Amino acid sequence: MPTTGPAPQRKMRADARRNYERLLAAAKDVFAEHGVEASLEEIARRAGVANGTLYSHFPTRQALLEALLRDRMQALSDTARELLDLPSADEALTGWARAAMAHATVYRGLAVSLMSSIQDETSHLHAACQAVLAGGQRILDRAQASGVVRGDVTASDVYALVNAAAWAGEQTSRAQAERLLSFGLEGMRPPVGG
Amino acid sequence: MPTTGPAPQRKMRADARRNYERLLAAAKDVFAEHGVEASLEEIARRAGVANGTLYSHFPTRQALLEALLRDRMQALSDTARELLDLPSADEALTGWARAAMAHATVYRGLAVSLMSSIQDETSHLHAACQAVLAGGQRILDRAQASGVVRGDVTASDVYALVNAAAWAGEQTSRAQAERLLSFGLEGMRPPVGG
DNA sequence: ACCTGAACACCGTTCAAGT
DNA sequence: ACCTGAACACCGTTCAAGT
Repeated sequence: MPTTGPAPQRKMRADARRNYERLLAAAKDVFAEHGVEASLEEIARRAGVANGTLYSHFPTRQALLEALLRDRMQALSDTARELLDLPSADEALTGWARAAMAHATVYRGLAVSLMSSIQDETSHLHAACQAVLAGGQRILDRAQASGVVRGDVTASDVYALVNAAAWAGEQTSRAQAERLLSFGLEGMRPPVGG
Repeated sequence: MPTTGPAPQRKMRADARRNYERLLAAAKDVFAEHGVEASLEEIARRAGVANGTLYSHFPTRQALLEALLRDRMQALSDTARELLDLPSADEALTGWARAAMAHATVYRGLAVSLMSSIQDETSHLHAACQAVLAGGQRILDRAQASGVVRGDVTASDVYALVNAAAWAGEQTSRAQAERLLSFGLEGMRPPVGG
């Protein structure tokens, strides 16, 4: 059960807590600049903290990423719930897909982590990714019940599509990502005008 | 014009030629084991050659990759030509897409290189990728002329789809890659049953 | 309880010196 | 003309020693 203590823990020593926050802030900047494969040493450096301190707070790059994305991924789950209230199941699905793709685009290289973490149960990002997938599942269920998506489409398909499109966008352009997403979603519709 | 001398050059010294071949053979093995981001040092080591010798033959990882993939990418261009002879423009397109996806799956991490090299004119893989894209363009032209693909779809769309699906497959499964490819191609068809 | 920083093992890349 | 291998600058990760 790989868990980084949820957020700045209550019973943390003052200096520890300060270092924790500094590391998160530095990671945010460095990931934004160089993508999620950026140097951990640089993050520690920029946080003004020793090498090993980073590791003691975040045993793994994924753990750091998880802490950094926690709120955002929670928000994505909330978004899924809200979209279920839309009158159109179709718009709910495309809205969710766009939101999930936007999330996968926050840092360069993030799509890889999100895609591999859903498979890897030992990843510190696994639980958060599963929550996202569960949100997508509910959206998809409704879309299928409404007949706007083929019955053989799975939530994993949608998850994979969203991340693959985000990945393609990293290599080319945001527009290309959106086009790929559109083609994929379109291809998930039932055969005839139904 | 970044070009690695085409294949084992005629006027190469005997020892140079031997090292060139050994490096290629080693790279093939190491890339197959660890993906295209594998250690270049290990390739040199396995080839029984000094560090700098690798760099003198292949100034860049992409140059090494290009030499390694040259025949395969040529074959892919040939395949495009052959597929144009199929009676069905539709089958030609799906056949080409599958062949291109299979190619992008030869080594782990290859899809990234193929996708970024089409954009980056300084990449040693750029020309080969452009040739592949040109093949896809001809296949696509015919599909659009036959009305089996929407007119606003571009060869870049198909290229991106193929590589994105291959990438997704690397992270999950071959089956997932094929499903994504199918959805994407399906989504490129004209709106109604036409 | 937490932090530090050295230590280790590994990279990519360059380049003077050799043959 | 080509090869060698040391040199440099950079990593991730661990862990004894400190406070």
